[in-house]
Amino acid sequence: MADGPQSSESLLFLTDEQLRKGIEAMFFAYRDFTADPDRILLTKGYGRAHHRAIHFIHRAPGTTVNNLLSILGVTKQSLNRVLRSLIEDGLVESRVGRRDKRERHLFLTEAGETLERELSDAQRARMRTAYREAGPEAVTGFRTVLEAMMDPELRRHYMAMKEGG
Amino acid sequence: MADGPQSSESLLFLTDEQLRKGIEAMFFAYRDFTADPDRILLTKGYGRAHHRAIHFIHRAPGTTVNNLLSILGVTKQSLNRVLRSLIEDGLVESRVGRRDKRERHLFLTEAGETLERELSDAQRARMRTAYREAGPEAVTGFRTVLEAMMDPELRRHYMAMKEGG
DNA sequence: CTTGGAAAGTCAACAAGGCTGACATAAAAT
DNA sequence: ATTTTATGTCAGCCTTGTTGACTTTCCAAG
Repeated sequence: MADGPQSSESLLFLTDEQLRKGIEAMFFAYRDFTADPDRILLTKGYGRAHHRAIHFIHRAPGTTVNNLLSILGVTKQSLNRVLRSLIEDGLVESRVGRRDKRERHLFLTEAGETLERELSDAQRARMRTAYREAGPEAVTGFRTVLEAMMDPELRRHYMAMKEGG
Repeated sequence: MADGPQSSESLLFLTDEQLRKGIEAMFFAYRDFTADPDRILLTKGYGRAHHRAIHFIHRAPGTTVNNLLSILGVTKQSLNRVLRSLIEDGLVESRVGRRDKRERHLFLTEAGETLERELSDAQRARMRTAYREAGPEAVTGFRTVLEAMMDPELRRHYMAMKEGG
């Protein structure tokens, strides 16, 4: 390792103390980040798992079950339980694939889109306030660090959705 | 609302699209952020709840159960279950308070400190790599946004621990 | 000294949402 | 014709959160 005043100064942000602060900031921020949608979901009898399914179906309408599975990183049994209740309640529609009839393509119904909007409005409101408070440069840094924190292999799910859709 | 080229350009980071990217970045990054300790915990028969207890007892040795409760934001029944197994396994020591004998002061044993180090080494390694990749300015922005995202009321738990000790 | 209330622990019951394993069905691919 | 893939489903288990009820310990105010 190189040392001297210059490098030891520029690497101050890599001390264990700095890293610990980052770790705790992640814990507390994520807790509050999920709190607003959680409150809404509770009143509807849903949980965070339903929110995630709704979010990504909204983002990629017509996505298959398998695709959703690999984005969420859970088992099909886990996802199926959530998906079944959303379909029964008329928030999600499952259409048999035209080309490949084994596949089910997932869409939000009107009611599903309404709930999605309610949930994401709440989450965006918090994010917007934080972004406005922090400023554009901080936001760039925020995103940069989060992306660097992702597993390189799993990052593709994020990158695939990053450019919009 | 003010408009014109200047303000619409400087507020680009507040569009719904930008906010959505931030929301998804939080989801994916947090998932991977917790993955390393989760793997270690699995081999020891513990879960994320045990990690959180261990982390904050390490940070504030001698903390009371009530204090830990308010930091973690769970019920005493939930925490008690976790704490009991850690005490039984000899990772945590619970000492009756000297002044107030109702209070229990919590400490990590040698074995507890060893596991703590193993867990935090893994988590710091990922954080360190991300920080190094992103650079000091990005790290500042990262922390600024996370802090702005916390509930003002609950932020005190983070702030209290922020300065170390 | 008695009593009220705070701190802590415990028991029971429940729910969400992960997991594994086993099995069924339909359709595509070989 | 057989194998593989995509999906769904049943049963059961675990962790970790919840509420409610109850007890013990002990400080502090009356």
